[in-house]
Amino acid sequence: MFQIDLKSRTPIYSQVIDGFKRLIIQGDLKEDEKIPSVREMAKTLAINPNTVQKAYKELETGGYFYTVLGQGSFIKKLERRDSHKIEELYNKLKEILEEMSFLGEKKEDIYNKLKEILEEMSFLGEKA
Amino acid sequence: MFQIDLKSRTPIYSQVIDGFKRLIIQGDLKEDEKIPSVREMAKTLAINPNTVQKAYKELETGGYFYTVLGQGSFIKKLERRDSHKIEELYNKLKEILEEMSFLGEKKEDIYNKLKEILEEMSFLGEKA
Amino acid sequence: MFQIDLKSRTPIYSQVIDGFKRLIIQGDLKEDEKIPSVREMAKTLAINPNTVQKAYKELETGGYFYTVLGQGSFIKKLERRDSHKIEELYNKLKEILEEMSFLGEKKEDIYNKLKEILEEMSFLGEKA
Amino acid sequence: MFQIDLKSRTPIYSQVIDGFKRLIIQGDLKEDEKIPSVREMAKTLAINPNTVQKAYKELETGGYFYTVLGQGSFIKKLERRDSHKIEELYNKLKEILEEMSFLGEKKEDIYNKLKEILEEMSFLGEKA
DNA sequence: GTGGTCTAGACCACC
DNA sequence: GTGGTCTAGACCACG
Repeated sequence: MFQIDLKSRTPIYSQVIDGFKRLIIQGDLKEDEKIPSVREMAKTLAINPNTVQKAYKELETGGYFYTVLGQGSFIKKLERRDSHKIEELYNKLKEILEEMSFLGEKKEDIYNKLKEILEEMSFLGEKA
Repeated sequence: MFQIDLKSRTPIYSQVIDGFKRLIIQGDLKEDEKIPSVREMAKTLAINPNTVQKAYKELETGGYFYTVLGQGSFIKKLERRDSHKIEELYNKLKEILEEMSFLGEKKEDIYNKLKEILEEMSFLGEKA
Repeated sequence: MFQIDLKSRTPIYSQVIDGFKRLIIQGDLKEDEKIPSVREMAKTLAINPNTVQKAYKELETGGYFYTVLGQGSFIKKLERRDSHKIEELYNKLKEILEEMSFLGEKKEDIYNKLKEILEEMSFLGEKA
Repeated sequence: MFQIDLKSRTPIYSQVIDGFKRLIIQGDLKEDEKIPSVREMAKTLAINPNTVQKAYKELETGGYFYTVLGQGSFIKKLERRDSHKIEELYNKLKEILEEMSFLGEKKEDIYNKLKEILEEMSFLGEKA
């Protein structure tokens, strides 16, 4: 599914969270699809079950998973146009842009790069 | 010079480092200018001298300061650009944009909002 | 009879119990009426017979069912009211109201909203 | 500060969370006040530091604490009129009311009891 | 089998 | 000293 970089400074559980978010966003994991069990995932990634558990819990409170006790976890239908979450993302975006400017990256360069990224991205539900 | 936000999750020593980088990028601190001593700076910012010391050391190894024994630290001529970190930030940016698009935010909306954010931001080192 | 919500965090066996209690309180199931067998019920609700079994057992010890060996289970005459649990709920209610008031919600607003909620709710066992 | 009931069915970490929420709501803990350290709290309550840690983390993501690395956790200023949180509380309220009705509690009884609770409560920022 | 909670003990970064 | 992360191993409730 994805790889864990034990040497990275970003915590393992964060990597797990990001990995799943990616898979969901990319469409590799779809609504109501079953997630590997905590134990199984831990074995696959060669990390401790508690670490996986922590990641799963956070994904659940974040609205990406739902859990049926004794059955497992599943992909939750992502509410489109969740304005609360989108606002959060805009804030994160702003922070990053500020950090960039701060490191000396020029406005013009950022602007062009952003344009490029946006154009490369496939947007959902667009196209006549 | 700059403010420390105790409540922020970014470490104080990082804030000190960033503060100096910003001042240097903005041109407020110029080549060979003298930096306040560790003790003085700690007093000014109301933080622990150890913390300032750590920041100064990192700024020196990062190529922003140079130190003359018995005299103090000074601003070094800035040459490099932290291209590695900037690349990381672009990656984060891309992930966020993807998540937004996934949540149903339209390309056009994102584009406009980004433009807005960029225009509001004060950019350093840009000539009028 | 009633529906099971697999996605809900309340255990399935609890949902079964609640479902029966509701039917009894509403008067849909009357004294000495026969309950579907464990196997039949499991099939109807599309859940595991073990789960139904657990629910039936708890309903029996709770005084809602009685069982005749070789014949099946039946509705017992309802007499008691679960006053302990209701008291607990009132306490939870109070805590929530306190948290609301703490967050600045006005007494009047709470009052009106509560009235609204209560009026919208369909109450059981109330004569027109 | 508060007691932990090891025999209770509600998880210890939840009890810790609820305990702190209570203290904050009651005004016993005020803005920017320091919370006992994870280790200290664990000792006081005679539970494992990890359990306390889990509770603190959740209180932080819930907006009740803020944390300064290497310094400790502190009470966060609660945003009054946090409409998102208030809406959540109304939903919880509704659920409880439904459960009550469900257990056979009469609309009228609930109504009167609620009125009583609201009148007993001291409301902030009201009067004159 | 599943997830959820708890303990004990360890190591890290930060102040 | 502080919080944050991770591991190992245990027990429970649920299906």
